[in-house]
Amino acid sequence: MQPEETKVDTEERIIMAALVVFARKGKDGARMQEIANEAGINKAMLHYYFRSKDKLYEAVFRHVFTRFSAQHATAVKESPTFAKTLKLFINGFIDSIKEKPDIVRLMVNENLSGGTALGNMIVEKQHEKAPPSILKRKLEQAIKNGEIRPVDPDHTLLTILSCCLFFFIWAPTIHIKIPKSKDWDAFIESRKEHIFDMVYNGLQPQ
Amino acid sequence: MQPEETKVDTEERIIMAALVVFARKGKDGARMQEIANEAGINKAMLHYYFRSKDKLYEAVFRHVFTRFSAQHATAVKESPTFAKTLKLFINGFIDSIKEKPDIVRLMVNENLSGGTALGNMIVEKQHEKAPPSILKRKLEQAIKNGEIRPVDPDHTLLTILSCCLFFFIWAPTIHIKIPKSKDWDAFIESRKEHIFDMVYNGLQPQ
DNA sequence: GTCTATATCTCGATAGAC
DNA sequence: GTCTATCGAGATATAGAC
Repeated sequence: MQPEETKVDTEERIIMAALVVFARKGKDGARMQEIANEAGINKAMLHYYFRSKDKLYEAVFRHVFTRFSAQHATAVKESPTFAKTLKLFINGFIDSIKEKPDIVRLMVNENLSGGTALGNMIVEKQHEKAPPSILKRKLEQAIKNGEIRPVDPDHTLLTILSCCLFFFIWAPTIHIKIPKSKDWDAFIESRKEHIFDMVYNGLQPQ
Repeated sequence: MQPEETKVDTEERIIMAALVVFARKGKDGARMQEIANEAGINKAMLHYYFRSKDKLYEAVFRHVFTRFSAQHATAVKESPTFAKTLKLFINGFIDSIKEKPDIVRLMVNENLSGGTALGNMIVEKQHEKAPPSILKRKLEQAIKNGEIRPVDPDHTLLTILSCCLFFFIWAPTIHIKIPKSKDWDAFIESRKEHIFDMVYNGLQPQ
């Protein structure tokens, strides 16, 4: 095997393993040994590839933002009607979270610890082409068209994001309180429909 | 000063300080030294009052559940119409979170690390008289009355909780993305209104 | 690039003076 | 009850053989 490929593969494996652990325990709570185990490699390798724990954490963040914000973007396509756009956004957004829920958990940890260092990255990377920005523009447009009633776009977008993200964050409690969520895939599908139903209906003129 | 009063006061001070740090860093990420600093006391005192870090964490959880779930409960009163009940729930719920947002953050950390030990407490303490349970019953009632359209009560309750809780969890990011949220109190008030508006309208027959 | 062994440091916890 | 000093486990990080 070529050294180049090996390096890329190992780096990727480490970052993915680190994402899992950082997401569960936070930056300070995470243990390098645990990350090494998760990656199926030696603890010393972590320091060989990423000098320190801090650098590794930063690398994970950078990777998450560049790689997955692009993947996100493809999930949301422009559509003729607002209803269609909304449905595509909700489905695409939830699907991409479902695939890598640890990304949300990482972001939550960062928000909880008030991470200002990487807060800057949020500003940099969540640009005009990001799905939330697209949806916000579509919202403003639909209000002008009279397609939906006049609402605050910021609050509305925040409401939609809340509905799509919160149940991933709160999952263990939900499993206890809502028995039918034990079938997680089915629950997610029903959740998609509920969110669209509630939001779209909530945006209709009275 | 009497030893008894001192003891109670110090215990309370420690628990409140521990809540802040545990909420920000999680159980594993929190440092006893940081908690001691926050409480304005010595590190050794923590072990004098609560044998170990584990016991302290457990004490914080127990305290939060007993003290604040009661306070929560008073916020939600029974009301004649569903609209009134919904508005009281949203306002009361958000107000009680606003007063101690660290409680939500603590719960989030527990959910992220998949805390099963204290997950049991959630089941124990969030009983029939808890505000969410009350609202769920009201929802089912209002559907039967034809006051609102038929929706899944579990999903609807989850949607409402998402809207009321998520913006506290995501606050640092929101401060960046939504400039007007810099005036946090005003933002919270506008959020209350938006949530009621969206949810209530979303529940109306088409 | 990968491993073992080890240095260095930090944290939770305790001992003991006051 | 409150403090200082310190122990011992466990963490990050490095050295050096292969």
